[in-house]
Amino acid sequence: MGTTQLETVPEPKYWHLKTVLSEALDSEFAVGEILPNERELAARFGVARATLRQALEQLELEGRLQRRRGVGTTVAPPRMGVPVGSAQGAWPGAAGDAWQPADCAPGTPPAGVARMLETHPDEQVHIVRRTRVSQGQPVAAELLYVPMSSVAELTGMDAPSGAARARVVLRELARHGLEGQDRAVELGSARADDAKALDRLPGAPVLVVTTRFLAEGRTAAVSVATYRADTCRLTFGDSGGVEIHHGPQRQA
Amino acid sequence: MGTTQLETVPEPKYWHLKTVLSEALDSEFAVGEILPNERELAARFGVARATLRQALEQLELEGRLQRRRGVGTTVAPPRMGVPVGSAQGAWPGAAGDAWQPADCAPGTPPAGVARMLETHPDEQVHIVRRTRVSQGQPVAAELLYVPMSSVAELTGMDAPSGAARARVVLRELARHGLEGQDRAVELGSARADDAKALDRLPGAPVLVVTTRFLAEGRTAAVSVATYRADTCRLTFGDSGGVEIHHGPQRQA
DNA sequence: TAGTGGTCTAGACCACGCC
DNA sequence: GCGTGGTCTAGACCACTAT
Repeated sequence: MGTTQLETVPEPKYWHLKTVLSEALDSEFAVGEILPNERELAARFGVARATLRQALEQLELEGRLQRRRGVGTTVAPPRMGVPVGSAQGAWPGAAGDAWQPADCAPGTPPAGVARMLETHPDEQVHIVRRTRVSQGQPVAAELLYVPMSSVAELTGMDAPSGAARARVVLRELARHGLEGQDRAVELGSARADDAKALDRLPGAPVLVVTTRFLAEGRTAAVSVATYRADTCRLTFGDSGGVEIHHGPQRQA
Repeated sequence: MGTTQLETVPEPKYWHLKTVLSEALDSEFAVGEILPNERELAARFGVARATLRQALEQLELEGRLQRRRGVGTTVAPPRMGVPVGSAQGAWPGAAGDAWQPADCAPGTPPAGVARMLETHPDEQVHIVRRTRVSQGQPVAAELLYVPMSSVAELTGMDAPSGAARARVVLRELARHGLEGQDRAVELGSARADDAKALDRLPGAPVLVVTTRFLAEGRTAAVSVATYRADTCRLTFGDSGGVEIHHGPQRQA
């Protein structure tokens, strides 16, 4: 009868490791502090490096750690709140928005975007690239798809290049009355170009915010913004800009 | 010279694999179809199983695949749009909301939630557990934290248990006037209990939606809802419930 | 150049769902 | 039981950063 209930559910090693590391981060490390390297940590816990990495990956996914090749693993600060829904009823590029136009060129949007814009799949649209910086760090990269018909006043002649052209497109777009906008948030992984803009490796987890701008009864533009999922908490303030700022709500 | 620019940026194998698989999914497989098992796929592509798995993991993260232990890997349907912001100004549990109360018990909230509620860190609150089902599939699990002071009319006497108790708490909560709500969305990983409710393994990626309900000038309740990140696209309709429904907006 | 995290291999065993 | 995906190992080499 000596058998008291033992380990009916053997917890995976990496899961237990994650818990132990998480508690150590809370009690023994300061934000920005650098952890021992992976080989030493693995040896210290008596596991293979791959197993340790599985735990570190999850902690990075949860925004607790930041890993940089050639540098090391550091303790991440709490995620920053990034306002996404605050500028209700404002066009992209309106005064005081958080985005910085980077470029603009014609191109064909992905199939899903073309469907929302109700353009032909291979019809060219303006593609405006913008980036968003918060607290000195790039947090998001955006592609804004504007059908030629939404900025019909733009002829091919008065077209500068780069950021200047982007600003012109945004200015023309804002001449319409904005009737509303729909948003969707989903998980994705960074494409190569996004990853570069966000200072991450390709495939890094991102929150993809798709916004549809409605004007004159149709979709006047579509924005696809990819936010760094490790450092950002997207905030949607429906109650007049009251601030939420706090630590993590969830523990392992 | 003969040296045309070759491979200045050697792409990782798993990244290339992901691209190849992604294209194959688009052209050669139907939704729900089952893929060859991992050992065979790895052999077919001439890589180690771990490398193949790295590609599959990313595709699952992007909602393209669904893997189930003991069963196999299947092609996932497009993510379903899950309305999150539609019921503006409605209390949880209001008529027609998508949630099903499961349980209710007193307990102490995590530190971050206590801070939002402005309760003492070890002060007990009502914790209502609810789940959300969409298209026959569980998509979210929620913990709703309601301070005792928000439902002061509830004495310890008239307290049933389980779902009935949950409904009573929600009903009492709704007696206040709702003044507004703040929301935040961030990436997390499923705790063991959430994973069970969502029919996933612990650590699965989830979208954590934190909602703060404001009434009488203070935070009357806080909801922490974890949505399956692989199957859900959270939609925030600001323009009167116009539907977005479409395929993926992003390609690899 | 030294040290870091990122990629990759070729195995092994385990937990789970189904038959 | 059998086949599946999930976990784990002990190595190797590569890409990047800082010195």
